Amino acid sequence: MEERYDPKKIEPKWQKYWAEKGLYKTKTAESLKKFYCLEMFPYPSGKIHMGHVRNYAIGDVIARYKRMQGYNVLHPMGWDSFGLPAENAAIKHGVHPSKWTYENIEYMKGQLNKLGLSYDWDREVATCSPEYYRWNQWFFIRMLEKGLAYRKSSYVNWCPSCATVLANEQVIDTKCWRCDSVVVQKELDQWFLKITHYAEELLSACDDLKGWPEKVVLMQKNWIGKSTGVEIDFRIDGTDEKVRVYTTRPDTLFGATFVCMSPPHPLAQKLVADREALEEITAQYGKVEEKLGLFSGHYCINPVNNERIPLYIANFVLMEYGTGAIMSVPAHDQRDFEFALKYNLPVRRVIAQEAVAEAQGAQLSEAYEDDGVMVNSGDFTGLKSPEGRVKVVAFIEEKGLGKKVVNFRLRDWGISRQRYWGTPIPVIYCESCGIVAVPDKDLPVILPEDVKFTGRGGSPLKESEAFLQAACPKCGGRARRETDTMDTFVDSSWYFIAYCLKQGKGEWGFEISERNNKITNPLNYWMPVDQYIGGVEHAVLHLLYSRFFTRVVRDLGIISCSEPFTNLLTQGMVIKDGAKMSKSKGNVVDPDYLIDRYGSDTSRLFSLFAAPPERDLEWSDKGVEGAYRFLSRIWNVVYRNLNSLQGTSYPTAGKADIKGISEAGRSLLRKTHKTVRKVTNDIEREYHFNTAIAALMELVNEMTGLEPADDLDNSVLRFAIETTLCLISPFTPHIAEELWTAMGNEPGISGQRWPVWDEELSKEDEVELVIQMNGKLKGKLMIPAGAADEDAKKLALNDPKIAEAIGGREIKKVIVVKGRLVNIVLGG
RNA sequence: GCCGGAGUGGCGGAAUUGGUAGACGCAAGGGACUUAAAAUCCCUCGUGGGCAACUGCGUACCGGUUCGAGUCCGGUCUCCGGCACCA
Repeated sequence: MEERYDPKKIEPKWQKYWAEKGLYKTKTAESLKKFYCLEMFPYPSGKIHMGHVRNYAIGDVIARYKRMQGYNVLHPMGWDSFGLPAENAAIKHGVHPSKWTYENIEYMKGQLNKLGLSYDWDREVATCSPEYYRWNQWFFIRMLEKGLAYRKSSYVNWCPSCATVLANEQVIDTKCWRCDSVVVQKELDQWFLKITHYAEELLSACDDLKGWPEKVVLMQKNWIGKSTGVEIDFRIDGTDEKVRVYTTRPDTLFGATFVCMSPPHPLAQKLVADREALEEITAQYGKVEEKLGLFSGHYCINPVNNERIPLYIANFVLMEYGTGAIMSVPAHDQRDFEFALKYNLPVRRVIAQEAVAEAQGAQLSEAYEDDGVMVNSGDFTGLKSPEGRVKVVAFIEEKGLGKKVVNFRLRDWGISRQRYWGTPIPVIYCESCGIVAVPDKDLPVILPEDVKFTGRGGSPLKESEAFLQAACPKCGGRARRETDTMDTFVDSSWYFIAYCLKQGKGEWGFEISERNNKITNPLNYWMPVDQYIGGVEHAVLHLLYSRFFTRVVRDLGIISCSEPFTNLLTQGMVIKDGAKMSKSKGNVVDPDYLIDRYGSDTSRLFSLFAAPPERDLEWSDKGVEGAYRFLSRIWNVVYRNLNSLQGTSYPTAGKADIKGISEAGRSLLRKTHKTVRKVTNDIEREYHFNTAIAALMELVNEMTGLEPADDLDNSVLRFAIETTLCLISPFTPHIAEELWTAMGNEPGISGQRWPVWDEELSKEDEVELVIQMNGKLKGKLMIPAGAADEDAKKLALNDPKIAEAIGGREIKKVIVVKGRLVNIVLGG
């Protein structure tokens, strides 16, 4: 054994040993209780960053801990390897996206291995490989068959810089999530996945996500955004047309003083004579800065009071939500209020604030949006809002003017991207047959290699004649291939399912014909993921899509669970100098440098120690040195005692041996059992590794101070050290393995059983009793553990200092907290 | 604007059920070893007063409940995150 701790000498050695022994390969024994531990797979951008180190360190501790507890653990890793940066690199440097991507994967895989992460690499998938994306295409065709994938023309978010469509979720504050360009609205033919088919289920199942952070569940709920309201038809005076509006406030119907319609609304085209003005307002559609309206030249009839009110085309009314038209009640909706003010439209109050004497006719300075009592509302006057809503809806339905409906904020998922480096959408356009799906036997539709990346115009796939030309699978006639590729979020929506199927180099995949097959179906053994770990930035996007996809896969009969992730841990960001690490801020810490300088054990230990996993972690170079010092102290205590520890062993069966043990030895033995309890509980309690590590530091501090007096002390010390090594091995596996073998044990500490504590041996003989007077600390006293409350009280009252402090005052009450505290309540 | 979350030493953070506030680590100061430095080890370390024993104050702020509040309740301020014409 070397005198000094030198991670460079031991870490590569053990990484090689683990790989050769195949220690982290998943067993197929399905009689064992399983644990599926998953970290979000990275985009292979070139190098891992500290966020990855933290994410994967957390996952690795959990995987190793669960293995030591006897679980059959699936702990896979792969690559989210389609996406824009590869294509941008191709444009900029002339490297093919494939080459760039696979080289990055190669390098990053090496980095992950240098961290000592216990992955089963036989399960590795790369989403850009045809063996993976063929199943994207397969799922797409299944969804097409079921009507869950469809094509429609619509206004989409368009990033002019990336020259592609963005999903709503990828638009952050009106800007592109990737490049920060301002997103514009553009009308395009797009493929959509019908996530709204599952809107109700995705929402109601949120309440079952008990193992998710409440914050994330709430964000999902808000994103889905269910609202109940009513659709009402407004006849357009002098025509046969009617406009259908959606409102959640039927109780304000009598206050509707105009109707607004979205510019792309089909009726707008029909009704507005001034094409130029209509085009102008259409160009302003979706602009948040200003509300703009165009009088259509027509009037609507309010069905409850037959009032004739103007119909406007308004740029703030969304076509994609509700019916694309609204009734405007300026008195009770702030947006309508602003619009009315601008275009000088009447404001009529129909809801009065309850329990407040209304100043009749008083000018409103803003809309009153709360519930209240209906006024100026015909037969409904006097009803409270909630009751009024029910009654108005009943009236509307009875007269056949409309119906009660549920709306969701959630839209269908537009997946078309005008890009090369993604999954080709497996569809062919035939001149005579129309849209035809590529038959399963022709999958995968492979990306052509021979394309040029100019960065100009649309997708490079449009330039590849060999790709574009295709025979129609139905009639054999001339046809053209779809050139759009899929949003990369499709790839990551089911990769956790792929891991369950893939084993080594062989074939893997899905077949509906094999559904409900054998109990040994690996999907139903491994799914759902027991613990998922990743950044909170995916709280809506990726997690919602994955929940959707899992349900699609379920409804195909391939899998039986509905929710993919039982427990979710959203880890905080790694920050430095108060800001997220980024190249532009120049505050990045390079994991390669860190591993080279301090070793991966130290890197892992610090990321786990400096903060609990769900919180942001403030990076500290000095803190890293502290972690390194701690590992050195463990090394030193083994090195110093190596000779005297040889041949000793702690008689685990014979508890009675504590008789005759030295005071220091007994104390260390007690501390060891307490530490096992603390570390185990801290891991179980929301993975609070920081306090678990603090407890291990305390234990090491105590054993460093022990001078063994006899063989019994030596055997306790050996027990304490071996226990420490087992407890710390999930955090810092290399040093644990090295010291474990240095003490004469067979290699394979990660195969040891997780230590268990002995409650008896962890008990103190004496405990400290706190004495308070009127709730203020007045003294402390050592009393025998387990002393009765009466005795504790007596001891406290008889303490000379306390007796003196009480003086002659009256004791009103004495409160005793067993084994901890006595509070003497004094009068006067 | 709406919906969440958080405010504890010089710093990162502990305090698990209402019961000793500040575990553990970092930084700082002092000491030992050394020709010297690094490394290592030991001591001090919330703050005010006092030579000291001791004592006052202290978990963003104001108030409440309680024998007892960082923890529970009401209000205020600040910071962070999400959503934002969703009718």
